[in-house]
This record gives sequence, structure tokens and C-alpha cells, in this order.
Amino acid sequence: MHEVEPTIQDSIMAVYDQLPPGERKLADTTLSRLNDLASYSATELAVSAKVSKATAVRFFRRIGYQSFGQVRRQARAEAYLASPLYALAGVNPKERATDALSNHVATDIRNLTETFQHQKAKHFDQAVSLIATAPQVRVIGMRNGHFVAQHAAYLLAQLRNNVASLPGSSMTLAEDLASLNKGDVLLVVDFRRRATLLPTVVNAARGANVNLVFISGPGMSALSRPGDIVLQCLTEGASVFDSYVAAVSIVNYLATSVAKQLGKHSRKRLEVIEALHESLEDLRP
Amino acid sequence: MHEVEPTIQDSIMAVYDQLPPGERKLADTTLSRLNDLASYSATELAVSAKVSKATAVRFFRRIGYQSFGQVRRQARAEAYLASPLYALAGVNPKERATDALSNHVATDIRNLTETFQHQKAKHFDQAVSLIATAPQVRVIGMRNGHFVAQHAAYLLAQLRNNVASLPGSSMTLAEDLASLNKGDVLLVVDFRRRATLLPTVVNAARGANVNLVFISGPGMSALSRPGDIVLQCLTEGASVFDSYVAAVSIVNYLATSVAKQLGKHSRKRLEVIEALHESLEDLRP
DNA sequence: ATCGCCATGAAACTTTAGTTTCATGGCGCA
DNA sequence: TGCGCCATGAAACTAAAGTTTCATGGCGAT
Repeated sequence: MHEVEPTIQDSIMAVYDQLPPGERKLADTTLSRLNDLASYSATELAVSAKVSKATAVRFFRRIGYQSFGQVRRQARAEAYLASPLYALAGVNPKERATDALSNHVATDIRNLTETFQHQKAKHFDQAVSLIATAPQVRVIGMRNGHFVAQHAAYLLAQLRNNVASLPGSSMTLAEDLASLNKGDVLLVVDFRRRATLLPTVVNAARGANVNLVFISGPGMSALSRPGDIVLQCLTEGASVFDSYVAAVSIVNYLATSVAKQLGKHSRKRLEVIEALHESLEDLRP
Repeated sequence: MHEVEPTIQDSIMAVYDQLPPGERKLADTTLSRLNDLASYSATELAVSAKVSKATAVRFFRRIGYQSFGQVRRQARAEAYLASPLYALAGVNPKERATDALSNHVATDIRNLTETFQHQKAKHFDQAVSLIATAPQVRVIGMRNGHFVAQHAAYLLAQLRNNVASLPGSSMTLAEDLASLNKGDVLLVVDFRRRATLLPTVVNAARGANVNLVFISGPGMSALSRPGDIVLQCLTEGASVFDSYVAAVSIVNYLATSVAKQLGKHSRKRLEVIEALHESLEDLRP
């Protein structure tokens, strides 16, 4: 019978929930680099986790290694074993991945890269400006698009006031729409399998001179008119379901860009929200 | 127009046949380790090529780098880009990401690849089986995780009966939980900034012997216990916000796998739903 | 309020990696 | 043979990484 040595991941997990905050940050950055851990120095890890070198030493000692050198040696040994996808996909780039998993990942990566490659910078910047400066921002998405819309609303609400996703509650859509004015932004997430409700909403918004920003799938959103701002995302799925990975990514980037445009202002807001949460004891560290 | 930087391999090849014997030995060992070059020190390379450290320095300088530090940095970047998945996505490894946008995309691609690389196939398969066969499936996620949970519920609901996301409506959480029995599955989406409610829910579920499946960020979900099924996703963001791209991707793959396990059964269900939608005129083509 | 515990980072310190200098020796060539 | 060139490694040196020590500050218990 012989002991199976724990992997670095195992070692970290074993103590993860007893780690103090600083060391936990380090644990997270370490875990996120598990693949090529051996190519980082302890100092680099410490810097990127925003803790001191001393904390790094304590951390690696706590998870059971005498020195960082040991960690590096083991990391290198593990990297050698731990790349199933490498094996599956073949080292030769010309060999195509054949199994479902590699295929899935490859499809999503392609969705990401192509979506951003084809994005028009002009549209994107316009969308950012509008969202940053509009008196009110509303987000709507049905079915497949609903969760993307929710995500967008959640992120944007951390950056500015007057962000909400529609419909607020089940039967208030009409009221919600009525409160939109010229200069406001309606972010419409519009993918395949659209509900019939959506065109109605869009028309109402158009009537009120609301600025429309679309996040839509490949093939122009039938709801948009020339002149509207449209951010197109690839949604190709490797199998039965469409993939909304690119849409989620673009929402993140959109919110990030808005944050940058708002600058200090929104950073302040993020802090206020953080403080509120703290005092509400609503979150855990 | 901008110069394409040569890869390390290019740099070596360019001067290979003018190299003196010692440096050539070093060139050979370097080339043979190109894929994880960054994890070796110059000293190690020198030792394994049986030349002195001084020769190593001369060699790396001759191929065009000021210091070994530069070599290491570039090696790391190349190793990362040389992954077969990048090749599949058609990304040109020689193009460097420098601006915010490229950085964003690169981060998300990294999140995807690493998330799937570190996934334990065993956990994943268990999750799929449980979800495919459980009498009831419930999904819960708060804050950052909420939209991911919604997406999961939406996809799974297309494949099988008795899928719902919690809380169904604002005040029914207790009732919802009470209706869970042994053998049911609770899919918990648990990311940073967790609401305090979540631990309560999880404990209740544990009390009822419900099977728990976690989708969580890097660093083990503090809610999970050894033995639980945990699917970990990287959530590293390129800027202010964490990225949930990998989580969305894994949800898609999870649902896809459930679909495959259910086979005809779920295909039938998809058709039924489609027919329902058609007759409700709820969708547009 | 005071005490004690612990996490933490700054800075001193040690060790290791990387670089430079220099002496040696091989090799071609006059 | 003697000269110059250059590759090379040993060793001195410098820079960077890793480790230790220590002072601070937060936090809970007394």
C-alpha cells in the first residue's frame, strides 16, 4: 500500500476554510495559476494577490511545504501530468479535438474571439457613453436573454443610479415603460427564441425617444433599425444549446468600460455599496 | 503597421548554425523544453546542458534578449498561447495582447481553458447523473451567482420535469425547501459576495438529505463539505468585475451532458416544448 | 479599558539566481 | 613556433528571490 501524495490543489483545499484573509487571497491566485505555477516566483504570486512576501512564505508553509522551492518542484511535476486537454487535443495544433469536452471549449473560445473581433469600436463606445450618462437605464431580456439582462443590470447598478431590469415585477411593465423619457437608455438583450412581448416594448421605447442599445445574436436583430446601436455576439453552441458565453463576456466588458468612463465617481459608488453590504451583514467575506 | 515579434524558437533558429558548440548544446536543451521553458531557471538549463552559467548568459544574449528575465516572461506568454485550444480557436499566437480589449478576451479564454482543465471528470459525471435522475431539481444562486442559476434552471427545465429555481417567489423559500426530499438535487451557485441566506438554505437541504451540487469560484466553497460535488470555475476578471464566462460555459456543458444522458427522452421533451411555444404564439421565428 | 492572540507588512537578512570579469586553452594561420 | 582570436568555465560580483524578525493594528475575551 502506498500513500498517494496530495497535489498542490489538495493541499490548499485541505486548509482552505481555515485560512486567514490574506492567505486566502493567495490561495485563490495560486489556484487560478495551477497550470503553470512553476513559472511564477513566490514574489510574483504575492504581488498579484496583493499581499506581502512574508504572507506568501507563511501560506506555502501552512499548506505543508518547507520552502517555495518544494512547491515549484512539485508544481512542475504536476503540470506534466495535469493537462488532460493537452492529451486529448493533441500537441500538434493541426490535429483537431474530437471529444465533446474539447469541442465545447473550443466552440466557446471561438465565440469569444470572433465576437470581439467583429465588434465595431464605434458602436461600442457609443453604447458606453450613453449608458454612462443617461438619466435612467433599463435592461430587458426574455427567455435565453433574460439571464444576460439580469447580469448586465446587476453590474451596471453597482456603477450608477437608476438602473433596473424590466419588468420590475410581474405586472408593472406598462408603468415601467411609461416612466422612460428621452435620453434614457434601454438595453435590449435579444436572442433567438424571442418572446412576442419584446417588439411591443421596443416600439414603446422608440416612441418615447429612448436610446436603444441591442445585444443580439448573429444576424441582425430584427427589432433594430439602421442607426440603432447593436452589439452582436456569436452564440454558436457545440451541441443542443446555444452558448451565451460571448454575451456574458461583452456585458462584463461593457460594464467595465462604463466604470472606466465614470472613473472616480463610480469607484466611490462601489465603495458605498460595499459599506452598505458590510453594515447590513448581508455578505460573507 | 506593426512588427511581429519573433518567438523564442525563431530567435534561436535564426542564429543556430553560427553557434559555438557549448551554446549549441544549450540551444538544443532549450528547444526541447520550449513548452515549459518559463519554469526553468537559467542555472538549471545550464546544468542540464552541461555548460556554465556564463555560457547560458551569453547564449540568451546572443539570441537577442537582454536578460534571462525577459526570456522567461516571453516563454510564459508563449506557452500560454501555444495551448492547443488557442490553435483550435484560430488565434494567432504571435499577436500580443496589450490593450484593454485583448486583455479582457485573453482573460476570459484563460478562465475557460483552465476551468475545464481542472475539472474533475468524476465530479462532473456524478453531477450529470444526479441531475438526470433526481425526482426534483432546484437551483439557487444569490447576487453574482443568481443569473448563472437562472440560466441553469432555464436550460435544465427544457430537458426534464420538476426543475425550478429558488426562491420561486419572494417569500416562499421555506415552503420550497420543505418540499425537497432525499434524492432530490439542489444545485448551488456560490460565488464571492455570497448572501448570508445561502448557508441557511444549504444546511436545510443537508438536513433533508438532498444531494448538493456546487458551482463555485476558485477556492473551495466554504459551504461544501468533503464528499459534496463541487464544480469549480475560475472567475478572474481583467478589471473591476469578476468574470462568469466559465461558469456559464460549464452550465451549458452540464445541461448538454444531461441531455445526452437522457437521450431520446429529453429530445422528446424539447419538441413538446417547442410545440407548446408555437401554439402559444409566444415566439417569433 | 486592558490583555492577549493572531494576521499582516516592512524591513533586515540569507540564499540563490543571474551577470561580469578574467584566466585558460584550443585552434587556425603566418 | 608564435600570434591572435574566441569559446569557455571559475570565481567574483550584483541583483533578485526567499526567509526571518519584529512592530503594528485589529479583534475578541476578560
